[in-house]
Amino acid sequence: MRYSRQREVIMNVIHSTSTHPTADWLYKKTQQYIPNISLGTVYRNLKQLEGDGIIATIHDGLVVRYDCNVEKHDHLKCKVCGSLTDLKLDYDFKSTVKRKFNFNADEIDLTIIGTCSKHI
Amino acid sequence: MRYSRQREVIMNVIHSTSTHPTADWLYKKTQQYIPNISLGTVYRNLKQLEGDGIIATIHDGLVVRYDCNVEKHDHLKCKVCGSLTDLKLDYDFKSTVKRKFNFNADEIDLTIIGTCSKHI
DNA sequence: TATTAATTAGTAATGATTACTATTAATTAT
DNA sequence: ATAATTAATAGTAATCATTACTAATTAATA
Repeated sequence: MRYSRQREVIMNVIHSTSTHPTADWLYKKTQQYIPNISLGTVYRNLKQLEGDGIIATIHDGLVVRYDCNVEKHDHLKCKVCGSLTDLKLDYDFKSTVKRKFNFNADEIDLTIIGTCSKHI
Repeated sequence: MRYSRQREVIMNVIHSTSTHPTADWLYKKTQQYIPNISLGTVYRNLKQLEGDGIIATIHDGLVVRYDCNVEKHDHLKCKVCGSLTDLKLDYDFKSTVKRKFNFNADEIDLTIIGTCSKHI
């Protein structure tokens, strides 16, 4: 992968937030630095960075969000403000599903939906 | 909600499978019974049935799947064949996130991704 | 049976994402 | 440093799932 200013800016923007932004949000934000950047460029770079394990994707309903935290973790999703917060829970279901279903688990996608502290 | 043959057929088709079909799959299947049924009718009815708690939706990547099993449960998703299998795991994260984040949990969306027994 | 309002088929519109293409620019060999 | 090579880009069109719209149909009801 060779250098491009577009990719560098996209990387900087992702690392500047912990809000798990969408491609469109990242597009608008990168436009502040490269006004004529193309939306396709944003998508292409995000896909490439994901493929190289530099960023991670989160499927939030029907939109994809991007996360510079590539360590395995879970999420809290607030119904009121839509915010997605990282958290790390402790569990081990892999042995259970291997035993009960002969299923080889690779990863676990866990999101807790509810109301965050701001709205209580 | 008043009777319609379209909705009855859609309901029958959903109950005829445990594969968590997509709207498009259900559309093609219902066409076998009502050839000129409209895709919009399928979507509208699915949404209505979901709103009434008669069926449930599952966000599988970027497509929505429909499930006639409305009881709370988890899923095993096979990377090889894409199959989605119901399972019921035992956990209680609600008290943990309430304590640590003051987050009021309503539901938990948990999918285990891996390889099902068919491909081992 | 006539009235009414929900439901429909068909089509257009939307929103997120991907594909395409000619041009630009980062690297590499000269 | 300069030319050659090819990845990356901007801009646009296409795709796919889903929703919105509208005139016609049909289930419930008075």
